[in-house]
Amino acid sequence: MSRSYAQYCPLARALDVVGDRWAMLVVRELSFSPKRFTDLEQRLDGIAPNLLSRRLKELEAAGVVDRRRLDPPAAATVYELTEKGRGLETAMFELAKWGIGFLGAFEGGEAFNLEWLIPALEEMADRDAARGVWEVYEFRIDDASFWVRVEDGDVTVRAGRAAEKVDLLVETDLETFLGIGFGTIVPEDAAAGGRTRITGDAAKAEKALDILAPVRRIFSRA
Amino acid sequence: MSRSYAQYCPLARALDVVGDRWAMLVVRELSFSPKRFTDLEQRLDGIAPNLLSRRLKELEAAGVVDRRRLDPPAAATVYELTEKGRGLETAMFELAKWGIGFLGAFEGGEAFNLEWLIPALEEMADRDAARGVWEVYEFRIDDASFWVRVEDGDVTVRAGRAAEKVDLLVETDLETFLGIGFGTIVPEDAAAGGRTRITGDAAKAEKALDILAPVRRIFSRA
DNA sequence: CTGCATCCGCTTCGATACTG
DNA sequence: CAGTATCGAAGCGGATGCAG
Repeated sequence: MSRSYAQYCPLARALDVVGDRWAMLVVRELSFSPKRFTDLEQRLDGIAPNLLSRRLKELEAAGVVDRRRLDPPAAATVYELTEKGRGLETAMFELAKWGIGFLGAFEGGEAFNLEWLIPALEEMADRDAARGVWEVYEFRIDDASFWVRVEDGDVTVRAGRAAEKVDLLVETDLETFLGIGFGTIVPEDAAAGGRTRITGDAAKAEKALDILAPVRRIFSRA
Repeated sequence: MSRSYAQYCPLARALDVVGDRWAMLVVRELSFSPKRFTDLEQRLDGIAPNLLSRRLKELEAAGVVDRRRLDPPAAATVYELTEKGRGLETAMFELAKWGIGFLGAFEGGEAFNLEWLIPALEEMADRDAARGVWEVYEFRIDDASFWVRVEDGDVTVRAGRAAEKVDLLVETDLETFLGIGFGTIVPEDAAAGGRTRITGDAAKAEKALDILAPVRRIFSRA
């Protein structure tokens, strides 16, 4: 473990646990789904393997992360969040919302994962456009997926598959999805080009696009 | 600035700004009130002055902290949070709530400030005891103060003086306050010993004690 | 192939001393 | 009071190697 702040303070204690470099980003990754060592190494570009190893041990010792060995056929070790680790999600969410203000335009050259933008999707959704709408959307982009619950002006966005029945399912690849986000691809073209499959009502798809549209602001380069 | 994670992710961006050692604790201190360099140095026991200097510059550059020079009579520089900095409070609050689980019993030997426990006071307050109660309490302990708003089962605790009219004002010193928290001092004795001044109804004081009592759990050494 | 351990150069941190 | 200067220690990043 790294040097403690030695303060009898809840915030300092939290930072003793997840305040070290990379620690909270490890938790972020595991908050989307359990992962293997090499998965983490790949998604946390630039982390040294020994450091990742150390962080996982520290987080395990603190009861935040659990190490689970899979059965022989899939001989692998996966790391996943414990209940305590999942308790950190609210705080990470708030921190991420605050971080939106520092995002700036996406210029490339930085690592990127769709799941990382989920707090931004939720924070920036157009609540007015969502008024009177009660629906659940699911998006599948390459391997990743997220879903959106719209409840009359209230919008929730979460990683993973929707547990409930979805009214609209959008399947596409990352390039197309970002293209729509950037505004360089018109949704109709994406659908026509066969790179996007929409299961559900076209009107619903348009409404979904309206609700999520403000996210484009963070991509804008003008 | 320190090394960036180089990820297009709101959380990583937030950590680029306040993820370095001591950075968030500097913000925590300023969230209670504006402070001078030496005040911060003292309350962040163990921080090196050059590091504090760096952090303040970085936070100022990021627009989180503002440096303000006071007029000649009080020749001093004070640091305070900007609007953006104050926006971090929610996230810090959530992080602190999560950190309560790692607090453990207070054994001494660690730095301590009453204000640090405010998230714990709020989180652990007895909502059932607060049902049907609509009141505002203010506590003044040595130089520090905090206030509690009880609204029929809803309890809010904040640092500083209450803006509204208070129904109960408790003034005491830290030793006595902690003694009551530890359970080593009975409130009646504290009042009788003249070390505590209570302005307001005795019945209200007792109710306040009931509502805030669960905090004792984190002090308990048994 | 996964999950690390080791080594090494570099960056950041921490403690003390010192100055406008 | 509000920092800057200095320097040793610790932590980090990148490359490589290796065992299960």
